[in-house]
Order: sequence, then C-alpha cells, then structure tokens
Amino acid sequence: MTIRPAPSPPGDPPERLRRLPSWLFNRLAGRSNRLVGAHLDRPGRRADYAVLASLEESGPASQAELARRLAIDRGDLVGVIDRLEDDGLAVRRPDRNDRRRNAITITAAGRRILADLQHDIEAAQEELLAPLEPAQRETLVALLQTLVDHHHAAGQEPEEIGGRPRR
Amino acid sequence: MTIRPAPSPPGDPPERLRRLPSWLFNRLAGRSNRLVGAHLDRPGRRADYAVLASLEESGPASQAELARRLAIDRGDLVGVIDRLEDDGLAVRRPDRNDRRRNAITITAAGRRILADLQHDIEAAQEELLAPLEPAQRETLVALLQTLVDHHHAAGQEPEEIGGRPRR
DNA sequence: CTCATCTCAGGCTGACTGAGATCT
DNA sequence: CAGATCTCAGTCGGCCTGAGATGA
Repeated sequence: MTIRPAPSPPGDPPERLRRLPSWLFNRLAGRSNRLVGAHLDRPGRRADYAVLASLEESGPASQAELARRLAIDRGDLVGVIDRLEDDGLAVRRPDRNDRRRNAITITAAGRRILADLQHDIEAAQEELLAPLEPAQRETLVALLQTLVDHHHAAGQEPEEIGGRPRR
Repeated sequence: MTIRPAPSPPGDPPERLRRLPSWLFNRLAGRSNRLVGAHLDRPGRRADYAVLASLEESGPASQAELARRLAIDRGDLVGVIDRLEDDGLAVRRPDRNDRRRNAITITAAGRRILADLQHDIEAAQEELLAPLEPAQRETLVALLQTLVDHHHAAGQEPEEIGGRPRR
C-alpha cells in the first residue's frame, strides 16, 4: 500500500454536496481552470482562445458580437483585444458599414497561436476527463451542452423566481 | 448584411467551445452561482451551507478538516466560521485532545437555517437542470461525481505534466 | 431622440499566497 | 526539530455597474 506519510488526506465531502449539481459544477470549473492554466504558457490565455476560435470559425466580428457569443463582459473584452493586437494575433479595423464598430480579424500569426492553444487545451481536457470512457465523455458533453444552450438562450437574467414570497 | 433589427440576440458560441468540457463547466458554474444567489436571502451563504451540511452530517470538526472536506481555503474559512458564530449557527470550542484545534459544532439554530438553505438551494437546482429528464439528471450527477472524486483523491496539484517541454 | 458600440473607472467576490503565533 | 493548526494581510482574475463619447 502507499506508505505515503500523507500529511493531509483529502477527507470526504458531505453526501449532500456530492449530489449537488451546482457544487459539482463549481468544483469542476475550478479544477478545469487549474488544469488549463497548467498546460498554457501564460495565464489569461483562456479568453484569448475563445476569441480566436470564434474569429476563425465565423470570420471577423465586432466586439459586442464577440461578447455576446462568448458571454464575456464587453468591458473586459477591450483589454483582451488590446493584448491580442499587441501580440499581432488580431487586428482592430473600423467597420465600413457601421462606424461605431470595430471589425476584429484574426491574423496568420493568430491562427498559428490558436493551433498551439488548441493543442494545450485538448491535453488539459484529457486530464480533466481521465476517469471517463469515450462513450461517457460524449454523454457528459451532450448533457452539458443541453444545459448551457438552455440557459444561454434564456438570457443571463435570474429568470423570474416564481411568485415565491421574497422572505 | 443581416438587417437584424433585434437589439441583442444571444449569438451562438463557437462549436469548439460548445464541445469543450472546461468551458462548459465554467459557464455552468457561473450560472449555478447566479441561480443559487438569486434563491438565497443573503449572498455569501453558499459556503455556509457547505459547512453546516458537513457539521450536521459528520459531527463536530476542526477548521482544517472542514477545509479539506469542502475544498475551501483555510484562511477563507476563518471568516465563514466567524459569521456563523456571530449568527449563532455554530460554535468554536477548544479541542481538548489537541489544543491547536477548534472543534466547530453546529447549533440548533444552525440546523434550522440549514433546512432553509437546503430548500432554497434545491429550488435553484431545479432551475439549473430544468431541461433534463430525471434519468438524465441522475446520469449527469453520476458522471460529475466520478470526475470530482477522481480529482479530489488525486489532490489539487496540477499532477505533474509529463516530461513535456515547458515551451 | 433613442439606441448601440466602444472605452474607461471602479467595486465586489472567490481563489489563492505568504507569514506569524501556537501547539504536537 | 519538523509539521499541523488557526489567523491575518494582501494579491489576482472574473464578473458586474455606471458613465462618457461617438455614431446609426
């Protein structure tokens, strides 16, 4: 057996938490972030991946459109695009049809970095889902998608809590 | 091109994100927190629920033990216990067998509040999982548990990234 | 005028790090 | 002495609000 002098054995979470979806999601989000962070060169690259992936998949877009697609705050997105531009991974150009907008476009260098990020992030997913069989992974992703799609469509609002008395 | 008058329709996330477990977990954790927060009277009550549930389920425990079980930072736990004590929901007592430790115990009032929290949090789960059938919910929770158990046991460490060149 | 877009400024929270005092 | 526990202080990123300037 492991002779591990175990300085601090984990200790099991209460059953009520182990069955609580919101708690499980939070634990796994935290683990995901640590894992992805460990596989990425620099921190903060998580938003970069999302933006670059969206630009490559759907072509140039305004910042507001990206914010809506990725559910990132518009204000925070300003800084992300700033960094991408500084690194030459994307460019801000005025939109001819609507001069309020910036048309954000991915560059060749951006596509290259995106491929690197893709690789690192996939490695992190592998660790994240390690204990699951391929079929289980598909089932899981399908269920998660259903939930995300549902709430994404329903908007971010707390969605009116039924006439419940606001104690 | 699209003359879309719509003020701000959601806008679909890129397919690569829609299939990315770490992204899905993050989205759902955020949604969970907003939902639970909306159902709870006061904010910050999320950690309270975890602590009270653990105390009721397994009896008195030290702060370090609670931190390990709930994966909450020891430092942050100090403030949580402070609040619980101020509200009379738990008490700190010196541990006779090990004077470094505080034995945290749930009070009668704590059990009452716990029942309230339980109710509100379950209502939030209902909204969170709304689009899923009961059988799907069970499958989902089982898969999430498998992952959380795996990573909980493996510790929180990034778990050594194989000899991979640290680019 | 109303509304959308981009930007900046600031606040809040949760997760984390580091250090010190106490005790085993 | 090493190691565990509790506490406090401070950092950092994500998420949110509000406001201003520009333009549809």
